[in-house]
Order: sequence, then structure tokens, then C-alpha cells
Amino acid sequence: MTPRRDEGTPSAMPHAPTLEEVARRAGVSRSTASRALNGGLKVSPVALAAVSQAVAELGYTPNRAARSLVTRRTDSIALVVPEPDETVLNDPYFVGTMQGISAALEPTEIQLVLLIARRGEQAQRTARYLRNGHVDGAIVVSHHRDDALDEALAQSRLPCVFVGRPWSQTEPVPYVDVDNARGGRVATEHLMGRGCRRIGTIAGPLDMAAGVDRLAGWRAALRAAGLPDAAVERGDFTSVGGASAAERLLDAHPDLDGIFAASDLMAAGALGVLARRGISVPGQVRVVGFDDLGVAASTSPPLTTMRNPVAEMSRGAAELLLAQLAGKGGPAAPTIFSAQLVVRDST
Amino acid sequence: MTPRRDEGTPSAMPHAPTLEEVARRAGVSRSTASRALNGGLKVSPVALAAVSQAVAELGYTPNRAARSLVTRRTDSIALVVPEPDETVLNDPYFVGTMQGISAALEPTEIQLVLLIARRGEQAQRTARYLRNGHVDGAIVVSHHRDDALDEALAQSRLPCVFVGRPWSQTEPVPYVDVDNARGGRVATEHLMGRGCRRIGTIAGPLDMAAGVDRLAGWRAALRAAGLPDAAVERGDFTSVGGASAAERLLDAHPDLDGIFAASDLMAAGALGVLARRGISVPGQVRVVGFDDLGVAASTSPPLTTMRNPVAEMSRGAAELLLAQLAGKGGPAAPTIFSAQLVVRDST
DNA sequence: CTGTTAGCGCCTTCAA
DNA sequence: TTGAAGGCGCTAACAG
Repeated sequence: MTPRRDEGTPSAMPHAPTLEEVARRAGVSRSTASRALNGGLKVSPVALAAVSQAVAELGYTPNRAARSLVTRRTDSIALVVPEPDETVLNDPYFVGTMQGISAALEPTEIQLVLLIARRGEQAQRTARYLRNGHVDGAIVVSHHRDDALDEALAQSRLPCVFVGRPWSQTEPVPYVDVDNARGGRVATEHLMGRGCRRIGTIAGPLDMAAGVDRLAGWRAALRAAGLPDAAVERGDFTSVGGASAAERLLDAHPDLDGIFAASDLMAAGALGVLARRGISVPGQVRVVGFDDLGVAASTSPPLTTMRNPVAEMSRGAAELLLAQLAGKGGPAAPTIFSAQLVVRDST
Repeated sequence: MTPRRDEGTPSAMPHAPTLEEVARRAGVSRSTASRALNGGLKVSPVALAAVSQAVAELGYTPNRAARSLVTRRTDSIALVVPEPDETVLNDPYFVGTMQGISAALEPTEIQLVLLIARRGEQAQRTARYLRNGHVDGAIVVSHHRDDALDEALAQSRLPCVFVGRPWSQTEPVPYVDVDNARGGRVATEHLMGRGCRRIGTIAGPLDMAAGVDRLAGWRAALRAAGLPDAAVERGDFTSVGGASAAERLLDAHPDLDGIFAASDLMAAGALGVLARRGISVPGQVRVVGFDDLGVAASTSPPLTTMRNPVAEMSRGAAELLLAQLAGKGGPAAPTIFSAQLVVRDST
């Protein structure tokens, strides 16, 4: 093959030092150097010191490719984001996810690879990438019913954790989630507690567990109170979607006195519509959102909402995955966080 | 070494097919199979067809580690985010960056590795990671004066592109940016056009080029018009920071009739302060922001702002990097996008 | 505790 | 156009 090392200009890129060089400099064999690097077991203190020093002097870092080739581990995990909606990335939810995962990965040497799971033919590529050992594990966020990620991953046997309940019930996929149903119920009960009797909802996408569950919670609360549960419009978790759902909702049910939006972004859209229609909040209509990831505090009026502990949750997901990778217990039971009511001016 | 392949339970994870197996199935040698996979040059149509079929049947994907070991390329690039402020991730700016990069990478096989550049000792780790061939190139976003990323990268000779002008002028690092100075000027001129004569600014962090340049633009516009340019408070691009800067600004200059905030998030914070103080917008004070990445449209009143083409810019950055990787031209001249004024109710 | 040895899966020269 | 052969940098038996 091409001898890259000595080719080219004098000022060619200085090659990364190899273990061989470290070993030579430390006066030991490659194997000893290798052992010294990987835990230092069965290595004399002297050798270990010599190796560490050589490593420091040379600024050595193991070649991941080489290591990966033999260990069959990559020291990287994928964050899988289904692409259906470009909106996913725009959601503060996603950002919270990344923060949580980064935090969990910080003390490790593991890198995060962002994998946008595209559709159609491209989907194959994602599946293969995941299956063929390019990453040690995966965290899936914003999973939809039709993206088939749940089954693909279950079959691939690749360690993985979902953030948000996976759609498939047949395969026991580990996940973390927030108690969306309870959250929806608490939000709705809060509205009832404020005197609302005609409460509509702007639901999330019904091909996502969060959408379905929050809707179910809203419904459960109303039914338990003997109130009507017909005022439902579906949004897509975005502000624009929330606005148009609000339009439809208000057109169909002009007498509403409360709205539970399944996300703050949608609630913000609804607030805009209410303002444009001259409907006062919370005077005439009270509004509760879901998430509390920044937007809720900065709308006008500020939104009462259910705090969604996304970062903590994602961190939990990453830690669950790390535990799996470390062989500590297989797929664990789901971890469910609970959403806290945060009361602000909108109710 | 341990024969992983045949060990363990019957239902052990089916091993990923190797090139060897593809070749055998196609009835050719490894080399031919390899050539067929990499461009198909110097391979007979028959052999090529046989290989493609075998690949399809086996669901073969090349082992990246093995390939990387010999080609010395990783087919992955890093998105480097300095961590000083956890706020970076929370900024819609960052999300726009990711979208742009993903879009550029979509037609390629290149993966995006997220690299949080931590401080102190951890910084060494980042530098080494970048230097030691773990990625083929890097895109740096949200670069600050003190993160030393500019010089580290210039020295490492790793192909890289900055999103936003790098601080260091000594090393010619390729970058894309928006014309921040002009943007600041246009925003300020818009305020003047609306009749404002006492215009303050909430500046961004002055250890970032965007912060400095937008401030310079504001100042240039005022000086050209012979207006005072003393009303400056520094924020940190966040909503909270913008709010406290607004407090200080209004305390020190109660007579302001216009504010240019160097980011929409900060402008939103300022709007909140103005509202709390009972100052009407745009009646008593007009406000212009910068970015237009979502928040501007949903504040109340909606913000006039300078549209920052982050996604396009980042896409450009990624394409620049890809071109470098493909050997097409070295570090190119900076690409500068221009910010467009978007007029809304706040002015 | 240490060095020797044998590959991991792939690309690429070299000779045919 | 093809196959044989070597080696990328590393880890992990194995024998000392």
C-alpha cells in the first residue's frame, strides 16, 4: 500500500504516535504497553510508570479503528432521530435530550454519533448502520409508530434505550419516559380546579406515545369529573401546528373556557390565536401546556405547564445504556419520571 | 484470541458478514470484491453484478473500523461545541447548525460526531481526539476567544471550517459567517428610520465575533447619523441575560426610544422587562432583535429582527469541509452570508 | 509479570 | 481484469 508516512512534503502532517513507539520509548513490549493502557493489570509499577510517561511525552492516543477492529467495540453510541419531521430538531425537547446524554457520557470515553434516520430506501441504510457494529448501542428519541425503529432495533439485538415509550409492545425494548397520562390528567385537573368546565385539548401526534398518552390523561380527568371530552384537535407539537389546531378548536367550540395543549410550543401557538381573537388569557380561557423547556416561561402570559424532565430522563437513558454495555444486567424495566405542575399566569 | 464467532448460545448474535464471505458467495476473490465495492473500476461487469448480488443477499456493509485502519479515513466529521456555556445547546442557533450540516451530509456516507469541547484538563482530550485521526474533519460552532480551538485546529492540520469568524487572525482558518456588522447597522438604521434617536444596544458576549461585530454595526450606524452611542449593556445571548441587561440599560438611560438586541433571545428578555415596567412596545420603545430562528415570531409583540441564515450557512460550512476532504482546493476564502431585515410589530 | 504470536476486516500493490 | 500477499494498529491468548 501507499507509504503515507514518509511521503510528501517535509512539513507533512506528523503521524499520530503508535503503541509500538510508546512501547519502544518506555523500553517494554507492545503487549505490556497495551496492558498498561487498559487498566494496568498485571503490569509492574515500574513498567506502568514508564509507559505513562512515554504516553505523555508522545501525546499518544490509541487508534480507535485498530482497537475497535479487535475488541469489536467502537466506544461510540448513536443518538437516533427519525426524520419524518424536520421539526424534531427544532424542538427544545431534542436539545434537552442531547444535554442529558452528553452529561452521562462526559465521564466516559464514549462519543455520541448523531444518526438521522431517513425514510424509504435510506431507512435501510440506517438499519444496517445500526446492525453492523458501527456503534455499541443506540438511544432513540422522538420515535413514531411507522418508523419501525423499535422492531428493527429489537431484532438487531443492538443494546438500545428509547426515550419515550416505544410503540411496539411485542418486543420488550427498554425505555425511559415521563408519565404522560398522569401529566395530562394533572394538567386538566388543574384547569378544573380553576373553575373550567368546558375544556378542550390540542393533542400531539397520535403516532407518538406522548401524543396518545397525554390525550388519554386529559380524557380520563374529564370523564372522572363527568365533563364532556369532545373538544379535541390534533397538532404536531409545533407552534404553527398548535395555532391552527387552536383555530379549529375555537371554531368548533366557541364556548371553551380551558385548553390543555400537549406541548408548550403548541400552547404558545394557541396563545397567539387567542390574542388575535381578542380572547383574554386567563380571563376568558385558561391554558396549560406541557414541557417547560424554556418557551413556557417566556410566552405572554407565561404558561402554566407540566415540567417534563427531559434532560434527567435522557441522562437516565444513557446511563441505562451504559449499564447494558458494561454487561450489568440486561434490558432493565422502564424508568418512569413524573411531570410536575408549574403554575404561571395562564391559568 | 477468543473465537467469538462460534462461541456461546445457538441464537448468538448473527455476525456481520465480511468481505470474505461476499467474495466467496460471488465466486471471486476478496480483492475483486473490494474493488467492486469501491467504485467498480477494473472489474468485469459479470464480477460486479455477482458481487452486488452477494452484497444484497448478505446485507453486507463494510466494517468501518477495518476500512478506516487501512485507508486512514474515518468517514466521520466532528461538530465541535465549546462548552463554556451550557446555553449553547439551548440556543436555536445550534439547532439550525445541526440541520444545515445534516442536510449537507445526507447524500454522503459521512457520519456526524458530536464533540463537546470541555475545559481545563478535558480540553486536552478534545484536542487529542481531533488531532489523532478519529475524524476526518471538524466544524466548529460557537467559538469563543479563549477556547483556543482556532489555534489548536490550525496546528493540527485537521481540515476544518468554522461557523462564525474564528477569533485568531494569525492562522487562516476557513469559515462561513453572516455579515454581523452590516446586520447590526441595518437593524439600527431601521430604528432610526422609525424615528428613534436614543438607541441603546444589548450586546452579545464580546469574546465572540458575532458579539463584537453586531455591536460595531450598531455603533457605526449611530456615529454616521451623529447620534450618541453610549447606551451599551452586555448580555450573553440568552433570554435571562438579555433581561438583566435590559434592566441595566433602562436604569442608566431612562429616555431610550429604541433598543437593538444582538439576539432574539435577548430581545425577548428585554420585551419582558419593558412589559413589566409598563413601557409600551413599539409605542414608547422600539426593539429589534437578531436571528429570526423561531422566537422572534412568537414574542409579543412579534420582533422585528435580522434573519440569520444559520442553516444555509452551516450547510455551506459542511460543503466547504467536504470539498476540502475531497481534495478540491485547500482552505477556501470565507463565505459571508447577509442578514435580511424582517419587519414585525416591535418597531 | 513479560514478550511472542496471531489475527480482527479491509485495501492495495504486485505479479500474473 | 484478476488473485495472492502484506500490513494498517491494536488486543489477547499463550508460553515463559
